[in-house]
Order: sequence, then C-alpha cells, then structure tokens
Amino acid sequence: MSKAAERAAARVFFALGDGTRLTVVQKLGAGGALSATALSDGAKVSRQAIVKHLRVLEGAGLVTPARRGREVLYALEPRRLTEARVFLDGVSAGWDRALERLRLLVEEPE
Amino acid sequence: MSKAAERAAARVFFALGDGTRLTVVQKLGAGGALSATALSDGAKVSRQAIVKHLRVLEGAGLVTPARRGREVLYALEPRRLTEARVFLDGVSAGWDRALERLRLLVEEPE
DNA sequence: TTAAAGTGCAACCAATGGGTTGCACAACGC
DNA sequence: GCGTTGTGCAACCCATTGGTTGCACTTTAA
Repeated sequence: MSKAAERAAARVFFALGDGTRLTVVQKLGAGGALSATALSDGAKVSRQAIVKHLRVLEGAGLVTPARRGREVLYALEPRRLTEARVFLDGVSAGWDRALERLRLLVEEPE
Repeated sequence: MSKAAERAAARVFFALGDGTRLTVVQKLGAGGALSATALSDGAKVSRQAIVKHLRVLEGAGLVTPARRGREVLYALEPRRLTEARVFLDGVSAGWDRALERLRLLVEEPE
C-alpha cells in the first residue's frame, strides 16, 4: 500500500475517531444532507464546534459542502467510507494469511 | 446503535487515526505477533513512543499482549477490525436508504 | 426595509497527544 | 556470575485539539 494512500486512510480514521464527529457522520448518513446549524441543534456543543468538526471531515473527504441559499448543506461522501473498509479488509486478509503460514509451519515441520 | 458501541467505535477509529499506529497495525497484520522492540526497529520513532502507541491500540482492543519469556508479543485482534467495518457498512447503508427516499420524493411527487 | 436566520472569521483557553530522555528492573546466554 | 537484551516507569516538552465567545457579514421573509 502506497504511503499516500496510508496517509489518506489515517486522515479518514482520525476524522472518525472523535465522538462528536462520529455522531455527525451518523446523522448525515441517516438523514441526508444537513446544515451546520441543523447538526448542532441536538448536539451538546456549540455550532462553531460543529463547524470545526465539519472542516475536519471535509479535509478527510468524508463530507462535501454545497451552498443552498443562505445555508450550507453537508453531504456524506460514502466513497471514503468504502475506501476505509477496503483498508481494514486488507489488514484482516494479511492477518489471515499470517495465521495460515503459522499453521503450515506447525503442522508440516521439515 | 448504542452509546457504548458508538464510543467503542470512536476509540477504534481514533486508534487507527495516527500514521505511526497505522503502520504498526499493518506490520502486525502482515507479520504476526511482534514485540515493541521489533516494531520500533524500522520505525522513525523511539521504542517508548511505540510502546505508548501499543497501549492505545490495546485500549481500543485492537491488539493483545502476551508475555513470552522476557519479551511481550503483541498480536492483532481482527475482531475489532471487523466491528469497525460493520460500523462503516451501517453508515453507508443508511446513506443509501436516504438517497433512495430522496429519489422517490423526486420521481413520484404527490 | 428591517429583523431574523445562518454563516464566517478571529482570538483565546485548557487539555490531550505524540514524542523524547533517563534510569531501574527482569530474564536470557555465555 | 555478568553482560546483554528487552521491558517498565516517570518526568518533561511542544504542538495540536476540541471547545468557547464575540462580532461582522449575507440572505431571507415579513
């Protein structure tokens, strides 16, 4: 896996690695595109905090903003989620192969 | 999704959201169980830094330590990776349903 | 046309993160 | 026994995060 892809994955995981951000992602996933104000409505933190989180999510490519009149709607970018899943798949697969190698060593010693 | 599960997911993602930690996870995935010293061998940071990262990974349940003589071998815990993947799947699925709802609204207005 | 709703800075703050170094302790090989 | 290898604190440092408040600006609706 290339260094660039690895950094991108780290950014995505970092973006998901915060409780507030994770609930934002979930809300967007469940309810379609929402504005920062709408997202901060039920939240425990201020709108500005949500805005900062949205910037982080946008930086990771997990979300894209679109101006609609006087408000900005943030939509989920599911492609990045898929990429993250693929990354996890890769690590899991590598682990399985490692276990298999170990099994062969144990069961068929030379 | 329960609050506890959400926090657990955030911990896992946070643990994966650091470049050094991500390479550690990859090394463990590819090479089986390794000690902190072995992991710090090719790394750009000190052994102690790696140890700290391993503590974070262990806290997230991504890795389990096992003493072997005078060294401690850290093994990947692929179940947590799977859980993280499932979480991402859930968000993606929710998003797809949201898009479908939107499509129905547009194509079949009342 | 004016008030309200929504966004966009900017400054500021406390807490946490990632990293280092230094040293003490346990276990192995000779 | 003794040096070597590997681990385990602890203290410390700087940068980043997550959060706040305050104010200015734009768009909308009455």
